[in-house]
Amino acid sequence: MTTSRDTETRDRLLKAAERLFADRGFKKVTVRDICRAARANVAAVNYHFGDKLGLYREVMQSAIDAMRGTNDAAREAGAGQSAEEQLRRYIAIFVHRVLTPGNDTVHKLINREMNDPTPALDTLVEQGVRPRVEYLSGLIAEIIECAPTDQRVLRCVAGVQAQIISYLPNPIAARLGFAYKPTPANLDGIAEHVAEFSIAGVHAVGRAVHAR
Amino acid sequence: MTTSRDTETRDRLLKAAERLFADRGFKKVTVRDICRAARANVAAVNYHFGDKLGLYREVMQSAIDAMRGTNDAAREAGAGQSAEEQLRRYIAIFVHRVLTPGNDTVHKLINREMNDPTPALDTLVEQGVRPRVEYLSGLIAEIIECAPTDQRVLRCVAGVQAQIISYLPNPIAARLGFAYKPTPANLDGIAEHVAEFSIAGVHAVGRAVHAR
DNA sequence: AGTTGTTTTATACATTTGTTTGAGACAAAC
DNA sequence: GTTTGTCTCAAACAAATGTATAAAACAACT
Repeated sequence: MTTSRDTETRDRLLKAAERLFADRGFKKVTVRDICRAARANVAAVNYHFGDKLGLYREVMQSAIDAMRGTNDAAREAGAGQSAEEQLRRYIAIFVHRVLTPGNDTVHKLINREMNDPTPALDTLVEQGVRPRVEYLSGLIAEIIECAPTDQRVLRCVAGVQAQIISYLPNPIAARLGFAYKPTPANLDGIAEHVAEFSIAGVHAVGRAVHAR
Repeated sequence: MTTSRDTETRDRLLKAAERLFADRGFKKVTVRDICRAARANVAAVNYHFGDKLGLYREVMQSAIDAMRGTNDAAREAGAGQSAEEQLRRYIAIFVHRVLTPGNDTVHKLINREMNDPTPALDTLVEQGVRPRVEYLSGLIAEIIECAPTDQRVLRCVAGVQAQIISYLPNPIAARLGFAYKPTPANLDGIAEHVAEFSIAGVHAVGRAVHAR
């Protein structure tokens, strides 16, 4: 059982594939691209992972695990706090993990699946996205004092998520001066902004329909 | 100069291409896909548009024009109103145009460019996105009484846009019960929610930094 | 040293895809 | 009816791409 050289190229393939899949999406990345980046032979992907999709599935699985890690970290950070404070901390952790370069691949992959679903979508949703949405739904339902199934709750959750994701660097934002250096201070600033904006929004939506 | 049959297949190509490019993105759509959908020969694209990119550029140009139409409509709808009311109406028009099936191709294309830029990106940003962002920036700057160049303004603009876009149907949202029938009533509901949420958010952000 | 199981490599194959070409179809002008 | 300019079509080409294969390299164990 060789564990030095085998896992080396296998790992290099995974690393390279994660980067490339996140940056360009499943379809637009070539097996040859991955192998070149991983300094491996063209046949390496098929040998180690069966086929291109097999490799993608493994990449996605590790992304899901990372996502769970973020979920847990945020939950812990907010333990014992008020719902509003929990939401605030969730956003902070979230922003840092999503927007720190190098850690961003996870959410880039989610973004890719949102626009171009692959057979790996189901696992991602069930194991990664749903738990997150359900936690956030609980928080927001508590804040506006309604059932977690209330239509407004999901809309608020989506609103929070969408705001954060919109800070992922993209060529349109870059051209509009929406760029920033991902320093801890700047990320804190973003997190604070999103939290402020969102919490006020949530309260407003809660009030609005009560008043109806 | 024949204008009956020529423009017929040319138009069919444009129509089919718009749909397909919006749904799958430039790279993932095949010239053969487009031609099949338009009931045209494989060579038709190259004959009428030079190459695949030429066709895409024309599709993008008509998308930009549609975008300008939306901008103008929203501007008119808000003429003479308060900044807050202008924002409210902008969101309403925006939501209706973006989320009415069939009219959604424009923003799907923008979304595509955001994730997978093509050489048509510059035109899109300068002629379509920038005017919109600048109008919204003006509104929000007025609401929170600061310079339109203030960092918070752009963040709010992005927040509003991101929320709306997040209602575009996508497979992840679908699996999470975030689906809705795009009836006028439902779209009104969404617009109201986003407006309520965002305006409260904008005010909060305006207050927060004043208090620093 | 020899055997065995695993990994790497070069090469090949079948599809797919954007594009080209040359012949034909068509309609209007003469 | 012939010519002319424009469009359509079937076929072909070259490049790219996912995958397969068979030989070689390698490491561990006897």
